[in-house]
Amino acid sequence: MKVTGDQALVKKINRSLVLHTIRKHSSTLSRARVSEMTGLNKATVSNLVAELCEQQLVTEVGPGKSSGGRKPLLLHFNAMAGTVIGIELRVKQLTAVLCDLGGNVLEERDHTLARHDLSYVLEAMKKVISNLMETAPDTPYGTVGIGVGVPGMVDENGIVLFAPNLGWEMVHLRQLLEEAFSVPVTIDNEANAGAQGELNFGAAKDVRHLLYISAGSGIGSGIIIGGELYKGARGYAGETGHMCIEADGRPCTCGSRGCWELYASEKTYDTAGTALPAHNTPELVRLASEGNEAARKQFAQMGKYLGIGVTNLINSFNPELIVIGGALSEARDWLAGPMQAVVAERTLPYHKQQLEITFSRLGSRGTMIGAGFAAVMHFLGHARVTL
Amino acid sequence: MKVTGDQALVKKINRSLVLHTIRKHSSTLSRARVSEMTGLNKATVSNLVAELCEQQLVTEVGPGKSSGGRKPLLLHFNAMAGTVIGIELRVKQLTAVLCDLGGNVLEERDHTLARHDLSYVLEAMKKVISNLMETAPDTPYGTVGIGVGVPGMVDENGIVLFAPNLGWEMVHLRQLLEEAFSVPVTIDNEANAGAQGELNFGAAKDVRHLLYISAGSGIGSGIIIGGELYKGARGYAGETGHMCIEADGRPCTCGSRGCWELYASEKTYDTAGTALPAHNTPELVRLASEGNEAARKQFAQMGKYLGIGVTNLINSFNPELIVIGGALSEARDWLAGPMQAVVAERTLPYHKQQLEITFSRLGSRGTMIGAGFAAVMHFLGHARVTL
DNA sequence: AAACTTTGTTTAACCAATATACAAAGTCAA
DNA sequence: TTGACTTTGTATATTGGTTAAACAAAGTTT
Repeated sequence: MKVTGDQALVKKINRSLVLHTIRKHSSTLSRARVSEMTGLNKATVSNLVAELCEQQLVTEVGPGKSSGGRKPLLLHFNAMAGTVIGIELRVKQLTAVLCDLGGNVLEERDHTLARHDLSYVLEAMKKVISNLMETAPDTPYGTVGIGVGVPGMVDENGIVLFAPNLGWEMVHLRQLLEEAFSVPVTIDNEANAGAQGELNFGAAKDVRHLLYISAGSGIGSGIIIGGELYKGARGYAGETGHMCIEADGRPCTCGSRGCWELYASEKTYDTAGTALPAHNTPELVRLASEGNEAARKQFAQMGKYLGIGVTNLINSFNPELIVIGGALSEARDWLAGPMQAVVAERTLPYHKQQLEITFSRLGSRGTMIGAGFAAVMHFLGHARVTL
Repeated sequence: MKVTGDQALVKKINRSLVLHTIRKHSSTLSRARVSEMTGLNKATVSNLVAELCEQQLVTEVGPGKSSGGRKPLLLHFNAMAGTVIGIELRVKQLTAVLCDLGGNVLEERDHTLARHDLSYVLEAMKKVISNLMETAPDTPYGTVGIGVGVPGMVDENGIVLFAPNLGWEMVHLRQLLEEAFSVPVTIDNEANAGAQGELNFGAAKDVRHLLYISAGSGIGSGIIIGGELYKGARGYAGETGHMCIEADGRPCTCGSRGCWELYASEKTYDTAGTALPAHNTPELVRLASEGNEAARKQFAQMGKYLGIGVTNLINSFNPELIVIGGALSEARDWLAGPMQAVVAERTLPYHKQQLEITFSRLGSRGTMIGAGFAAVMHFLGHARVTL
């Protein structure tokens, strides 16, 4: 969004800078350190901190260690100033958490979805949200936002443009939820939310260039550049599940053929037939750990194709770190080997030297937590400048 | 007297806003209209315009039509305040233009490259640049920048990380040219430059979501989202030529297999053998237009694979417009049909309704002009805020 | 010719950041 | 214990850019 510059904007930018600096290093920084880190004048920091204290977003937590002078007063990000709700919408399941502003999970809910038409899903969401809101502890700001991660493309207005696995098209989800709860709502692609989660609270803390692959009933990916979710690509970029990896492969519901997610997601179970002893990931993981050869073979095959797609993305984005998340991350023990082998074989040495591949640390909660975090960021504000 | 840091920022943002508003609507806007369009106060606009006039970047061009009051004084973006040089580096050729700040081509040069080792190419570039600088007309600012489009990955510091077709790795191109000419240099991926060119001066004016495919000796793509270049991990995104479209296809120099550009770029000529009557695009285009079946068949095949890759990108980015540029765009008559057929067959109806595919309007000059435009933007400055 | 419109400038006020000085609260060495 | 030194955090005056409002300039309309 283009904005004109005035003092209010300057203040927004600096407030944001100070607040997020304190948030990221809660209880370890003094005003003086914040001034050094941000480059802002000490007086400016003092003023902004005073304001943030009044707003109860920051508190003074007590003196720190002196290094030969007056003891610093350490500043604490008051995560309990408010709560947010983070929701992950999956094809057959709705999961939700109540978090504080620091991403700590306070409550968790789980709801099986029998159908996925809009009215049914919306009712289920409303029920879960109401329930979580009621259980929310008493905080200065109360529940300040709702974040939702959706398996599909989302535009900047919170409209679900297209979610093939749900059969949704042009759903004004943000508007619907905001009308119901009178609280700001952020809608994100499920993979983008997961990437945010891992970046801020999980396996990818402080990574600059991250590629997050969400492999579950489909495949999506969230791209972090320079430590931030690439916003312009909201909803569009990262829809990599329909990357074609076999020119004349199987037809896909997307209209194309040979899409990645036909070979490396849970969709493979549909075409695997009776040779496969189970058709869902948790069961297959159990079988594989018991030594079942068919299950292991299935995962090995999926790992190979996962690696092929990951290689494409490495060659395109050259990230520092790749995190594999989503339901399939539970099969890491059987996927990792074959995947890494393919990646090692197919990428240039140039890429390999600085690349690491890991699995999600937040596990199945990553998307919810990331979605909630988007709501936190919306509440706290996040102004910044590009020159 | 002293300019405090952050008020300077506000000014930078607003100056940029005013300047680019005038640039994009040169000779049609008055101060009052600019004030309306930007949301800035009339006084602010007046001050900034006065400053821009002093800097000779803007001039008053005369009165416009009155609508019942004082006549507006129309403002003109002074494209002749300076010149830039835009260069496209291809595998066997170096092309360059001298442009004014409005992207108008003043001079054009062409240089065949016998080899492509760095020292040889650098000498050639220096010769061409010197020559163009000498012919540059006398302008207030002179030649204010050099922009280069390179067939490879470029990082934010103007370092060519990797250009397989040139055999370059970690070339500090920006530094080398800045040292030689003492003028700011911008280095861009060739496809990104082309996308910028078409977006600002060509077939994609004012398009918000654009996908530019540069098909020549390889394939690259430039992605514009929300009217801005999606740089991905700083120059990496868009390296789509190595998107795998055949999981077990031919091995590629990139380390992977079945890469898109093995099937849809001029690289196909290498493996086509003697059945193909020629092994370069201009010759094949000539033959095809004379009715040569082998040439037409070759293009049809390439068109099909081009369509497969384009479909992947459509499903990922959902652009409004796709522009095919690069050397292969000269074969549009034989590529377009087969490509469109594949796209029509493989994309969802949802995408098709708002999608258009065209070929480059700037033709072979797109990349140069786009590269030059990057230098213009660097000179003019482009500060903005995201909230 | 008087009333109205639109354009562009002038003026005074505002406000956030800054440099600087200063107060507060500590350490350290003799 | 004292005095010199450090570091933290606050108070004050200054600065520069935006803004609202009044005003001047230059039209059109009736």
